[in-house]
Amino acid sequence: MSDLLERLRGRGWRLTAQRRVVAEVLDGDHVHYTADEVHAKAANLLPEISRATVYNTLGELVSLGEVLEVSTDGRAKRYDPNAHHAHQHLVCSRCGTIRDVHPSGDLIAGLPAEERFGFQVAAVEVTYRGLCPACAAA
Amino acid sequence: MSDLLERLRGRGWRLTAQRRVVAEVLDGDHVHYTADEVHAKAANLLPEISRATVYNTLGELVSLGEVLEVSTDGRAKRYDPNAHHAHQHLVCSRCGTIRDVHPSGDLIAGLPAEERFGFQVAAVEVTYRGLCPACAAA
DNA sequence: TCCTACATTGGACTTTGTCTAAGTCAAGAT
DNA sequence: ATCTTGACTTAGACAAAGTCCAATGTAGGA
Repeated sequence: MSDLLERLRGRGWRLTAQRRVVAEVLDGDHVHYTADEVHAKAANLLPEISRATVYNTLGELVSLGEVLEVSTDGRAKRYDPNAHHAHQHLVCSRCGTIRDVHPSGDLIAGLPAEERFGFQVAAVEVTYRGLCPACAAA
Repeated sequence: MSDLLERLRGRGWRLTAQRRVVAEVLDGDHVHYTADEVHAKAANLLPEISRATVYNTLGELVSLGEVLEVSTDGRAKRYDPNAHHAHQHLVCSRCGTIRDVHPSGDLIAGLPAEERFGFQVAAVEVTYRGLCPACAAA
């Protein structure tokens, strides 16, 4: 993701300190943060950054396809910077840890035409749930 | 679901007008309503019912396993009375409408052993996304 | 350097959901 | 049939997550 900022500038993005910091936070780790967590980490690097800007920037990254929005629990959405290869999520039912996984096969094809009710099916999200090794041992 | 109230009474539930009305709303249709929609429909039948009671009752139904809580969009949770048959969801990306669908094949088997990272995978949730016919036409 | 369209800010506002204290009532006990 | 009691309901305050807006600031081209 180190060339993310270059790609975005190529698409006409104005490169501001705030956007750079948000991109840096997303790039830094493989955990999926909530918007508030992104804001907190960004504020460590750039104290005056506002919540609105973080939300705006995340929204733009999502609509540009650079970042995925994941909502597994009906609470805060989480932002997943690993948008460039398709993957799904494996979530521990006890501790909530999320791992990226790669199922085999064409997942959309699993839905027969007569089960599509006229929808134009464009995407599929799969969440596997179970106990992670640490929680299973405890 | 017509014997739902009987089952619940067997489990020590006090049978109140409010709970009857909430169960009736859920039973009435195959759409998955948000808590607010359930409240609105319940209020048609019992005008004084409060939001807190609707939330309480839905929460109890969920923890008793009679109803499933579905959060597909990070906005309002929806409540799915069809808890007794395995099924997945087809969600309209624009309006949020949810339909129950039944994909073919064993969905858990789609995750290879080497992608399980030691988890005991117990369940899988699949959300297909696309435009519903109404939104596609608009 | 100057301009200006685009970006940022802070705070008010909305939506969704939770909590609490006080009042009400279903259903078993008498 | 009435009483009693603890579970249930209520209204409204509160909280968390997110959106919107008018005023202000600034990146990058001319």
